Amino acid sequence: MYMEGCICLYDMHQSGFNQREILFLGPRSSLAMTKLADPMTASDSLPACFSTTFPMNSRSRVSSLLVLAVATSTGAGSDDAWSVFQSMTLRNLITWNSMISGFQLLGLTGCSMSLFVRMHGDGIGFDCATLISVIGSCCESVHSSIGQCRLLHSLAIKAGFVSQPEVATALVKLYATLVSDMDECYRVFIETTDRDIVSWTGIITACAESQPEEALLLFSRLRYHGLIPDRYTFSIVIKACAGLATERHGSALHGLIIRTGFEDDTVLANALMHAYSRCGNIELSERVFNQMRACDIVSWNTMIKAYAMHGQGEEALRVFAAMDVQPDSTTFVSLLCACAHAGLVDQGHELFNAMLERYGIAPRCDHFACMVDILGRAGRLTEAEDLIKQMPVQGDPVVWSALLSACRKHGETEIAERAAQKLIELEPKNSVGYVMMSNIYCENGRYSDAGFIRKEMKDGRTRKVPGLSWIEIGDLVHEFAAGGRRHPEKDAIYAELNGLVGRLKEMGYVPKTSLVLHEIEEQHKEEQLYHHSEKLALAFWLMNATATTSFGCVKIMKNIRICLDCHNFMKVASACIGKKIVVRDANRFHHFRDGVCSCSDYW
DNA sequence: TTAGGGTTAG
Repeated sequence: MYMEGCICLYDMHQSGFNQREILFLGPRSSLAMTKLADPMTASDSLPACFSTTFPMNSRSRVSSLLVLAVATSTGAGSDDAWSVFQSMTLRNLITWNSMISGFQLLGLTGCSMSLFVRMHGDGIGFDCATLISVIGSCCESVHSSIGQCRLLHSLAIKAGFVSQPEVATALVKLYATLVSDMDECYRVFIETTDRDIVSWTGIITACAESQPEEALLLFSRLRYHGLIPDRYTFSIVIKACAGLATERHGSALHGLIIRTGFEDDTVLANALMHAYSRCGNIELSERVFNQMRACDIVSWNTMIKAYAMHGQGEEALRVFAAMDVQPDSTTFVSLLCACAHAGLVDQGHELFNAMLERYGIAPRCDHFACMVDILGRAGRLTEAEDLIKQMPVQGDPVVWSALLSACRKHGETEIAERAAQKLIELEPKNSVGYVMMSNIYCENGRYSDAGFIRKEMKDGRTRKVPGLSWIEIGDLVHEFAAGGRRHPEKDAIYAELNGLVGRLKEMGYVPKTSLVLHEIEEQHKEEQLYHHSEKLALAFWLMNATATTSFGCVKIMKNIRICLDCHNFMKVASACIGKKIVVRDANRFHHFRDGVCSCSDYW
């Protein structure tokens, strides 16, 4: 039984109270309570357990404890809680705070916030603890607005709490999650007095995903200030490393973790496995996984997902078979994803059915999206569309884009049009639907339809995400855009690329000009293809080949899916230069070696 | 007695 946030009724006869009083258990005290199996039947054993694990003074000694409402998050518990709270004779700041944080723990963030409004209206006042809980609730609620965020911030300023590290850290998290406003996060962070390791971890967390380089910079600064990173700090910094185009930082951090004595920490090992696999080094993920003393569900899921991303479907299934814990919903997302990338249609089907029948896990939107992906990639587009129609809930953008992407792969336009329309309806500001549909038209020679879609996109002020590639040379990561001319060595790069294209053509590379999406001369079409960002990155690597042998292979990171022509190009190039080329695109890794790709051209 | 930071998931 999940105990956090339980409402407990105390009989305080022996401790100075005449009536039963209620106290909402917060995270610090409830942490000690998780040992209990079932609060409804454990009332006898509870006080003993309680007194040994919960620091109590004589006033708050528990003589009996009844669970009024358990953490079901159904809302029934909150009504009970509120009525009991109203009948309490002793209500002070701490009991109000306990209620507010208790509601937050139950996930009843609306109750938590309205209680605060009531408290404020009743003239009770508030302290740091109140504010921290309410900020937490505001952060977790899906209904929160920027206005509420600003209101809480101004309350913190007015009350003089804003520079308190606990309040400031909560505000940083609020600005980061609710409005992604990093400037405001920094402002709050800088004005914090006595910044400790938690404050620093908070600001690093705020920027870890969107600005991983910044996160690493902050990490070095906190160390410069003499603060000692703990496991929380390490975990978020490793997460930031997973967002970088190089494994160097992850490795360095791994070394530091070992030296600091966190080598056996499961959470950190999980984060490292993920970072290594995201940076293209599945072997290091495997090594971390194999050396782990204690695996948890996240470890298994992460390893399965790592194999999925690298197209090693059979390995993913092998890990699943070896699991010694019950799989969860995420396990199946990873597994189905592995089946999709490896073309394991039957196994995917079996797993999808087994989810509910054998493991009692109802498929969610993301599972359906994987299944649509599995069927779609295999060319079973009608089946994929039918599956979306059968979904118990409306298909989300992920489901429809999986179908659309499959249509593109198989050159199908009718189903594609329906999928694109749905996608645009659901996310009008997302360019994916427009771009993919326009590309499908182009590939079929329907340039006027493509032009129409592009115009629609422009009119709707939806901007395409530019395709970029990154490659690490020495200490620097170089960024390339298709046809880009910003690199200081651009002329040499294009010359190198022309030379390479010539050699590859001799080896059998044929440019796939049907992929160029405009009605232009054939010669220009070829040039457009040659100037895709990953080809520029490869040419640049070749120019610096002597200085870049450290990792033994060429590693290129991309933010969008690799095109068919670049895929062919990389295959022939890997044979031509006699090196393994690893390309990470938006979805997965491709390992090119001796003219073939690890995906067996199924992606 | 109440209160701030962390890992996997297209």
